[in-house]
Amino acid sequence: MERKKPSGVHREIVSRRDRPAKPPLSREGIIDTALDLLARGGLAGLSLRKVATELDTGPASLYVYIANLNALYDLILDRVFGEVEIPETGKGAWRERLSALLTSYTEKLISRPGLGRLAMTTVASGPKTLRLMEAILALLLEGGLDGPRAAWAVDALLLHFSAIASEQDSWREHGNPLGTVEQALEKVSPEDYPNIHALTKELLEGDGAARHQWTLDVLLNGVLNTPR
Amino acid sequence: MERKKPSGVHREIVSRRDRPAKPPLSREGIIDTALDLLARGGLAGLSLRKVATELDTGPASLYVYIANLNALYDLILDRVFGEVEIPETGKGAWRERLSALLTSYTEKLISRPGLGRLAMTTVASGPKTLRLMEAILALLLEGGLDGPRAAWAVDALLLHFSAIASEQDSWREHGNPLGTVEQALEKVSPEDYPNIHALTKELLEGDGAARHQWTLDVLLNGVLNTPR
DNA sequence: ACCTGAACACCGTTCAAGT
DNA sequence: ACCTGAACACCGTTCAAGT
Repeated sequence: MERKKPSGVHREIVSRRDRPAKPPLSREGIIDTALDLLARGGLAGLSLRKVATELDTGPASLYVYIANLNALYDLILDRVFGEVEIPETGKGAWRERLSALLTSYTEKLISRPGLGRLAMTTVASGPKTLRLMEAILALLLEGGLDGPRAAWAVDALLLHFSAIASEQDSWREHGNPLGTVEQALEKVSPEDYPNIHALTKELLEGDGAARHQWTLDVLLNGVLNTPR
Repeated sequence: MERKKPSGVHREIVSRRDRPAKPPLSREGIIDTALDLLARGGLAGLSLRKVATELDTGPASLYVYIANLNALYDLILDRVFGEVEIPETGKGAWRERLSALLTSYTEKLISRPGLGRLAMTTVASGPKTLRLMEAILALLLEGGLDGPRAAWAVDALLLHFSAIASEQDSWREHGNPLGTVEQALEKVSPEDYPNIHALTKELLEGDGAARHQWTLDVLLNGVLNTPR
């Protein structure tokens, strides 16, 4: 069998007898490799078999460390959620800190292709997910929301920015920076769709920082102005 | 019901008194079958090969009518979007009509398992998608928004309710009405996650009509109160 | 123009057997 | 306890050949 060069950070080559040693597999190493595959080829580039090949083993070996593909998805997400920067309590206005947190959340999900869709697809409940929810809840309560409203709001906020990351993800993998949607909108008949026709440019406006900030404000203003 | 085609045996002259005559393949028929498979088995129950089997043919035959699996997803979505009820113009307040439209949109996406995730995953741009966007744009303009704001708002609204459908979809297929998330939240340590611990009940509250209405109000209030 | 079987290059997961 | 090859039951897509 041909030997692939191991790429995981957690793999230290220890010479043993006459052939290169194979470091033991580990859950963290599997997650590393999975994230690496994701960065290189998106969701389409990630499979258990590819992770196994990358780690120079067979697909069955991974099942010692992860229950199944979905469990790997969970672990990947929790790892990424752990990278989200949570502003220190008491430094600056709660609203700015919450905005910063959600901006970091969105950035992390966009940092590697596939993550956005994972975030929408898999129901995460790892420790880093809880850390995120706890921090957002605290900020909303600090902002004056009552508990029940804050509980619904944290869901709405995480869901919306996950959805944004997922949408950008789909565009990216579908090769759609200026693709089918653009064509469809531009070819639209002014009689049947007068409003779309008049607002084509605005509809196609890229997701820049201004739009992200607007979305943030829409959700926060909405949550602040809407009692249960 | 047992209409498996014996593969390898000649089949054309066999009379089939036990079932209706096989309709010729067509794009619409393929969509019908795909929606049927979706209704029965969710996204996991839908594949081109299963559609082909259901239509009593081989997988290659479908490629005369659809370019690939993603194209089928597009067609499925556009079919479903066509079912969304768009309130008549001028009947009642614009906000009520917009709420009704978005509620219908959400209901249709939840009507069959898999649709919610499809809506988040595939970039739709068919005629029924345009019809939806046009109607929402018109309602937002009627509500007094300027064009650029309405353009961003229609995206945010469709995205958010697609995300809600997708989330419920994931719960359903993951068999998670009261599953891992619940357990994770209930087992949370009061010291590390005081807010989650205090609000466990509120966080787990089902997505009833009250919550849907609240979400609707959050987004509409937010959009109305947030200029670009 | 439409349909087809067969093949290609993949999947996730399980299992019996090894260390 | 960990690892493995092989097998099982699937995928989407392509192709040469049929009608």
